[in-house]
This record gives sequence, structure tokens and C-alpha cells, in this order.
Amino acid sequence: MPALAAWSAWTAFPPSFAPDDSTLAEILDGGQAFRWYGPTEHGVWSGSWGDTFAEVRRHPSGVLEWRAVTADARDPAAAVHRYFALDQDWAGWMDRLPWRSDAHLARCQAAFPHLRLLRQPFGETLLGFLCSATKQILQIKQMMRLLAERHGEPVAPGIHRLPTWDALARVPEAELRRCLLGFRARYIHETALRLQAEPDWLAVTEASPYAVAKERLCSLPGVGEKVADCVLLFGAGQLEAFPVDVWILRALSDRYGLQGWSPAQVARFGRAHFGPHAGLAQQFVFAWERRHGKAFPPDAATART
DNA sequence: TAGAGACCTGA
DNA sequence: CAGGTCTCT
Repeated sequence: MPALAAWSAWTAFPPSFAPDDSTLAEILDGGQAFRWYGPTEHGVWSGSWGDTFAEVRRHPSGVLEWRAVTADARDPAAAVHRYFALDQDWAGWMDRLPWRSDAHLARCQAAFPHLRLLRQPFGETLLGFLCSATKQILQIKQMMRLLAERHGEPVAPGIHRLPTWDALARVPEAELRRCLLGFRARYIHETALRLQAEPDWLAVTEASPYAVAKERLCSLPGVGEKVADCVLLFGAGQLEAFPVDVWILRALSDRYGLQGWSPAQVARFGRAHFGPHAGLAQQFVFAWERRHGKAFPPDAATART
């Protein structure tokens, strides 16, 4: 009998990563990643990326901690650090956002302490957002779950990883449709074939500067500006990426007075206003709009075009 | 860098 | 109708 995958011991996250429960939920299940489930009645989140399966919970002391298993039973600490980008200068980036002159941004930052951008595996991020068109988070998660169960290798007993693009290239489009993908099945199938024909395309794209990487991504079927920016922001650490979805459109319209602006115009405004880490600002504005937007109808003072 | 409709399926 | 893209006018 093969060695059973073993859990690492529960390990505390560093004090620099101390989100409250609501912010943790926003990080894990707010639309960046589609592979987290929770919290259980005991407050445990479980999720997976690549070959890693992890759990996150709050110790009675209040400290956030994690444990994980990996498919080949190597120490998962490095994988966890990379995924949560624990070695990055979040405090510095936060301080360099224009919160001093932007009261709404300051409010968003205050509302989600330690909100982070995840650094997910590039290929998986692409897969997730290729499925995201006109779908809610719940439905995207369902698609990912079916893809993993039916076409991904097991990483631990009962747990399957997402299929690699190589594996996806071997799945007929009709079979993909059975994973609730709908018209997105064609995008994924065709993308898989292209990636198969060019084995280092993903790695080269991930390592390319923002503008180049975005152009490359946009050449894939089903990938437009919004999806490309999500993939680069959540799967490549490109903080310049500024995805404009309906929430950001609404937020910039209602909070910044940009009624009637097109997505392209809003994107230009976002990069100019929020600066080189616009993608980070975007995450706060996005989270705030989803959670609190309804309680704050558009401000009459800014509601002029 | 305009606007409309199609594309799948299910909450 | 839904966190988008593609295509055509």
C-alpha cells in the first residue's frame, strides 16, 4: 500500500498576515480563487491549488494557522508561502496607494484589514477565469469541482487536483460541456490545444512584463481584457493589472462619479488614479462594493456626469 | 475604441 | 439575469 499523504502540523501564519474572519472569507472565496470551501462550524476553510491541499483555521488564541498535504509528501510550507504571498511587502504597497487623497479608498482599506491578492498557479488561474464569463462564483466553483473530480489526478485520498492543460487537451469538448461549462467548453478546448502545441507558452507568458503578457493572453480564445487582467493579478503577481468587471464599473460610477464610462475608460482612469499597484486598490474597492455597496446608495454629490 | 445579440445552463 | 467574449452592423 502506498504511503498515505500526511498532514503537516498546524502552523501559525506570520503576524503580518492577520485578516479577520470576514476578510479571510473575502480572500479565499471572494472571486480570486474557486477552490476553497468553508468555513465549517469550527471555522475551518479547506482548499487546493496545484498539488497542494490545505486547511486554514483560527487558533483559540486568535492566531490564524494552516496545515497542508502535498501529492508527493514534500514540505508544503514553500507552497503556502508562495500562494499567500507571505514574503511580499504588503504594508509598503498599501501605504503607497493614494488613500491620503482618496477617502473612499481609505474606507475600503480599513474595512478589509490584511486583504491580499493570492499568487495562484498561473495555468489554474487561466482555467478558472476562462470559466467565469457571466457566471457567479458558486457556479464557477461547481465547474472547477467537476473538472477536478472527473479529469484531475488525486493529490490526497478523496481529493483531486485540477487537470493540467495537458490533461485538458485530451478531453473532448463534449465531455467538457458535461462539466457545466456551456459555451466556455469550446474556449477551454481550443486553448488546451494551443497550449499543447506550444509547451512553454504559459511559462513565457507568466514571466513576461505586464503589457506583453496581457497581449499574449488576449490572443487566446475566450480571453478578453477582463479575464487577462484577472489571470495576471491573481496568478502572476502583476499588480498593474486592473480588471474591470460589473462591480468595478458600478463602484467607479457610484463612488467616483464616473457614470456612463466604458470599461476601457474606467480601466484607464483606474491605472491613472490608483497608480502602479492599481490592481491592489481594485481588490479593496471591489470587496467593499460587494459587501457594503448596497447600504451606501450613490452619493448625490458625485452623481453627476 | 459604438451598440446589439448570440453563446450554455442553472440559481 | 449572471463577475465576459466574439462577431457583425
